[in-house]
Amino acid sequence: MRPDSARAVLSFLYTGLMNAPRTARERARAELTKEILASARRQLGEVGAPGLSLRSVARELGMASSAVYRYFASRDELLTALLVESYGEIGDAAVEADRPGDAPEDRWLGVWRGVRDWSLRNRHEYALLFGTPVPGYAAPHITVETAGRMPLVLARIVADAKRDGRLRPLTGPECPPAAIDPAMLVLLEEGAFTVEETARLILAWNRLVGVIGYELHGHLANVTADDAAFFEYTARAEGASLGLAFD
Amino acid sequence: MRPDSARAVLSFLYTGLMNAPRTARERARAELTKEILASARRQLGEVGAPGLSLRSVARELGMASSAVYRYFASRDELLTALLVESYGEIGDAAVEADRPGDAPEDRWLGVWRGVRDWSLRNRHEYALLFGTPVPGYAAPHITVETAGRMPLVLARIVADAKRDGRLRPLTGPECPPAAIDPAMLVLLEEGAFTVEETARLILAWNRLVGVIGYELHGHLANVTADDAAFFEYTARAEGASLGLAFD
DNA sequence: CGCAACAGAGAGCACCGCTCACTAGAAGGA
DNA sequence: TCCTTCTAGTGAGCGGTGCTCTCTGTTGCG
Repeated sequence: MRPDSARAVLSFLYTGLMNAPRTARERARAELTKEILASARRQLGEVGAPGLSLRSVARELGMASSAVYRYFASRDELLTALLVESYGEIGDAAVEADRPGDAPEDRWLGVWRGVRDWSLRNRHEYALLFGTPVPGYAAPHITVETAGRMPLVLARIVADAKRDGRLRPLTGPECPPAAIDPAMLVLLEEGAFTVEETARLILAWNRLVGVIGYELHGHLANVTADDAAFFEYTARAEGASLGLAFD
Repeated sequence: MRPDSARAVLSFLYTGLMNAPRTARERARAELTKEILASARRQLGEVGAPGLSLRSVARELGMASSAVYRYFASRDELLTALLVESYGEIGDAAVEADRPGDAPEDRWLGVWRGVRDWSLRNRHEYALLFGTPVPGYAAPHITVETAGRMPLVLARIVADAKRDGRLRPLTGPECPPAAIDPAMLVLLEEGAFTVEETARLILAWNRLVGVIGYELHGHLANVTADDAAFFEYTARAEGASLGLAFD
């Protein structure tokens, strides 16, 4: 067998979960993992995912590039870690923008604005999340919970509105139930939603991501004149299609 | 000054427009430009934009990698050429899927399906068009006409329906006129649309691109169970919001 | 015919991801 | 406490990339 073949496959995942590193080695490892991630995150913000290089991260930390591979088995894995981190942040942004006591319409607008603000401030991270999936690895089941936090905030608002009887009846064509994954109905607020409401929620989430992407990628140049105003309108229109009182 | 500094900046743009290359050199140049593009396109379809390399294109054509720079000044410029080509193709797909004699609702669904089919068959090209904009160059004003062909097909359908009085009055919140670029109102069917209709058209175009992107990038995994059915539903819902008779 | 423009070749630079052999030192059991 | 094992670090190296430069043969044209 090959000697010295210690790799670091997905080690960052449980490294992050370690609550109390006992030995000095473990503490050093946890610290360096964080430093690598921080440096990579900085560079991601500056040059974007395609420009991020493991070697330059290593240079910035004053270590040999090969040493980084003790912590992240590949560039893709490092990107995956940044992906998870960014999903967490955009979820946080959504949660923090929500004001659970307010009227559902105000909450809705607030969360949309919060997510847009985060995206404008972190466009390369946004591209990593919702642009072309570049990391060949992806670790789907690991990210799925984190990735779902942002849309769940939207769902919560609608669920609260529905509970309080503040949701108007939906109009428009009906979604065939077979189109939606049954697990989705359970996942979303434990069955508080009909198929139709679920479909509209999916579309609203898709719209939020999509319209921000259009703005960031320049597809709205020569199309809209005031991106913020158009975004606001989009938020209202999408909310209205879910039965919120926007018109 | 530097000797032998002949570059090929954007030469492919008018090379493509030359109708009758006179000299043998010009014919050879036009032919090789096409061959390079064809090889690059093939590789784009296989490995995607990040994996496409100028050197491997040169290898496939049996020439030195430096020779390719006589035709495309950089990798980005080659990607830009593929971008323009792909915009043309997705526009063609939309035009060909349209059946101008049919009812607007059928035309609408047909074009949506046509664009989705093209995207599923050309996912790397789709990613180049609507994913993270990787080519640092872009040449915006050159692509804007080509890029607009696909959404214009959607606009045409709605314009025809409006002319024939088959468009229901719109519901939902109103778009502030200042949000839309005035040039857009003129561009779209020469002023046939109100601000509100224009805004809805922009959103429909955004939806078409966005929902396909969600499907291609895996964001609908564990969310929808039948992507085709969900897409169909999305097309109807978006059409209905424009006043087409889908419900 | 002769000059200038041009298309190709090939070496080379700086960078990349990643692997390997090796070493200094920490961890932990006898 | 000693000794073994495991680990984190180094640096060289491989094959790849985009791109530049110099040089050469060929083509086009006055």
